[in-house]
This record gives sequence, C-alpha cells and structure tokens, in this order.
Amino acid sequence: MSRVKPLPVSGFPEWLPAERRLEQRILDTIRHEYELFGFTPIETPSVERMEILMAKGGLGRQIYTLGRPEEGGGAEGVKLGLHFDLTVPLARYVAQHQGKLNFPFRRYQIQKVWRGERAQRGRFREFYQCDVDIIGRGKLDPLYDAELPAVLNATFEACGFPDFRIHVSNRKILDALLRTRPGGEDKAAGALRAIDKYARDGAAKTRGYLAEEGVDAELIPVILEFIQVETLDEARAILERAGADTAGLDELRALISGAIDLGMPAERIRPDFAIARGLDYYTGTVFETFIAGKEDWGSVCSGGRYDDLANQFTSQLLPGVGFSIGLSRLLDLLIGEGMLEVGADSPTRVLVTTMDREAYLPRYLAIARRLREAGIETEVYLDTAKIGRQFAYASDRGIGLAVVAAAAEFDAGTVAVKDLAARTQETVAEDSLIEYIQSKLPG
RNA sequence: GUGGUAGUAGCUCAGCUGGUUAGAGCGCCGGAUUGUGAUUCCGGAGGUCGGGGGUUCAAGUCCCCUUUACCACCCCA
Repeated sequence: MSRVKPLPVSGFPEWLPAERRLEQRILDTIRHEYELFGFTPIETPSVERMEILMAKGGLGRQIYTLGRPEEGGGAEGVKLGLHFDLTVPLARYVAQHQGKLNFPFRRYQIQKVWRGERAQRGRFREFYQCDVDIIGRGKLDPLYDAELPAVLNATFEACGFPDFRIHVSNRKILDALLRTRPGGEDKAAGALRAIDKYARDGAAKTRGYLAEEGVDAELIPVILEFIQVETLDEARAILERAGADTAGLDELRALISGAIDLGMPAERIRPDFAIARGLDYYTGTVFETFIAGKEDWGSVCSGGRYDDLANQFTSQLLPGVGFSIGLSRLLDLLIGEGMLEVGADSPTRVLVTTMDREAYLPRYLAIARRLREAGIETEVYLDTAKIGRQFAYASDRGIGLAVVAAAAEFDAGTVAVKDLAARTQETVAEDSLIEYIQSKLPG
C-alpha cells in the first residue's frame, strides 16, 4: 500500500496537545482581559472581497486568494481572498454597520489571519491576531490612546508573559521634522523605511538609506540624532532647534503620563523615536512591544492611532486607536525559549483505574459519573491492562490523581486515591471520595 | 517573491575519498514483576536514507529538479 506522507504545509503551524492547551488558556485570558476593559467581541468572515482587501493599498502579493474551478478558479477572475489582518475587515465592518453600532465602538477580535510570506521561526503564514480597537465617529479623545498600553500591560501580566517594554512614538513628530524642508512631507514613507533599519544596521548605514530615499542632506544628521534620543526633553530641544512643530511631542507626553495614570508601570513604557514598523497607515501615536532581553525577536505587539479608519468605505470620519498581539509568533518564541510553562497534555484531573474490570466496571463508571457531576475532569481507563500500565497512562498525560479500587476496597466501602506525582496513596470512604479529591486538587 | 544552508528510525544524530542484509543513544511495545507508573535485566517493533530523475558494474554518499525546514532579504505579528 502506498501511503500519503503526512507532511505539513509550510508556514501553517500546528501544536501538540499540551501546547494547544496552553494556547487555548492564553486565548481565554486575553479575551477576559479585553472584556475587563469593556471591549466587545466581533468576528468577521475569514474571506473578504479582493477589492476590500486591496482598498488600503499594498500587500497584494501577500494575499491568499480563493477561487472555485467552476468560476474560473485560479489566476484571473479571483474576487475573494483570506484576510491578512483584522484592521481592514474592521474598517469594512464599521463602515457597513455604522448605523447600528454605538460609538466610541470598543471591539476586540481574536482570529486567524493569513499572509503569503516566506515562513521562518516565529513567522507564519497562518497565525492568530488578537486585536483591540476603539473607533470614534467624527472625533476620538487622545486619552483613548493612553488606554491601550494599560490594556496591553494588564493582558501580558495576566497571561504570565515575561517582562516587556512598550516603545512609543508619534508619527506627527517625524512628519514635522521632514516638513521643515520643501517637499519633505513626500519623503515620509521612504524615511520610515530607512529608520526602520536603524536598530539592525546602525547609524552609518541608516545615514546612507536616508540619502537613498532622497531626504534633504542637511536634515539627515538631525534625524539621526533625533532617533537616538531617549527622553522627551532631548527630543524637544532637537525639534525646536530645527524649527519643527512640537504638537506630536505633546501628544506623546500626554500618552505616556496617561498610560501611567491608568496603571502602566513607568519603567515599561518609554519614548523611542526610531520605531517605524507598521507606521505606514498610522497618523499619530505608534508603539511596539518588545520582550525584555529578547529585543532581537522584534515587536510582538504593535499599534497606534489612525485619523480615519474607513475612508475607503465611507465618507464618515472614523478615527481610531488599536493594537494587535501577534499571538502565534509570541507563543512559538516563548515556548521555544522555555519562557512559558507548557503543562499537561490532557485536561483530565482524575483517572478512574479499572483493576478488576470484569467484576466492577459499573462501579468504576459510577465513580466517574459522580466526579464529573461534581465538575471534576475525569476519565476511566477502558482498556484491559495491569494497574502499573494504567498509572503510566495517567502520568504521561499529566493526570494528577488515580482512583484505585477492587474487592479489597469495595468490600470495605472504601476506595484508594493515588497521588501520581507524590507517589502516595490514601484509602478513603467511598462516600467522602468527592470531598477528598476536591481537597487534593490545586485551585 | 529572491538568495544561502540543510533533510538518514517517533526524537537527537553517526555513516571516512560511492562498495555485501543502513547503525547508536533516547523513546515506544512485550516480558522478568497478572494490586501499583522509578531503576535494572532480557526480548521486540520501527527506515522505499524527504520525493523524482540522472551518472555508475555499484548511490545514503556524486549531478539536476522538486519539496520541506532553518537563516538572510523584502515585509511584517
């Protein structure tokens, strides 16, 4: 018989049970924390029309398209694609349902997204994004920006993630700097691309990149100095000397102090004028998040403010702020580094062993039923195997307790409960089994 | 999408310049031990050497294509 090789598809990750259980716990925790801040859940279809996906520009080659052979299938006539983020679907959703939504609209959305990029460690073609956004109609107070670092902080803490740093900036600042030269505002995209490489390539190369992008020669040293600055006061000095507007800097100051007032520890948030990634459609606040000591992983969560979320879909002005956690990337890296405890394979907490299945199967099943009715995750060992095998089964799955009973116990109205990790065993009255097990279980 | 490196048992790998039935450790299964998962001992299963084509008397080993992984670029979570 010729078998089909069980090969995975590149960039489409899958976990073994223990890791998937961890991922599920994290997803639940994120959901809970988002709701704690009053965000409401939505889900949009994985598939959108291509014209929607393309409306915000770029990314065309990264979209997985969808077609059916009957409809001309492959290359031409493709009208549908998988969403590559949750912001474009959000824009469509808000534009479409604006009459029925309450503004400011605080929503969260946790779904898989797809990007046709070359896969690498921590970089997938299918991955979870966990988005929160607040969308205003007509206006949205800058204080909303400050809420986001606080949400992020609470979420990362609740998930048990390692210490992290949020690097914040404001896109208006660089724009102001560029605008001090004629035609400078047109250089924004190129300048951002160059600045993006600063962390990796250093000042000398960045100088070259800026020149290649056509940034004014006299401005280049100012930008280089600026992106290396670490405090708001130094930044202000540079801007004033260059004659640039400082409105963006004022917003940044307000963001940082607001976030701290909302519970964000001050040491975890700091200005960083070299952050640029994902900046293209942001118009004000921007931030990226780095795991402390693992800055080389790049940003694991980024976000910011956009003046008009859905201008491609509606004439209504819909300003918003939001961020997205790239959960698949983050989990893959954290698990790979042993920075998150993975835990057991199975949710089962108690295994009811079947030492004498012939004689007592109904009693074993009845015990399991009582445990489940008490809300305790329980399995019965249903194969025929000697008792040692059954204990190994429990240990392998991380099941903490085993109920053991045959004639000796049942005749005395008792059952034995074995603690697999401690290798200890106690005999208790069958009537008090539930109470005993509840006292043994953590949490 | 572009380029570099790699692919031998479930896992980590050995296999020298091509040479009879491809190995080790760990893991897995069975037994010693039919009321107790450690250890020890004994036995066992598991490979079309990623796939396809080519060179050769002979290919895990050399060449080409392909696929997958890792790394860099592009870009980004």
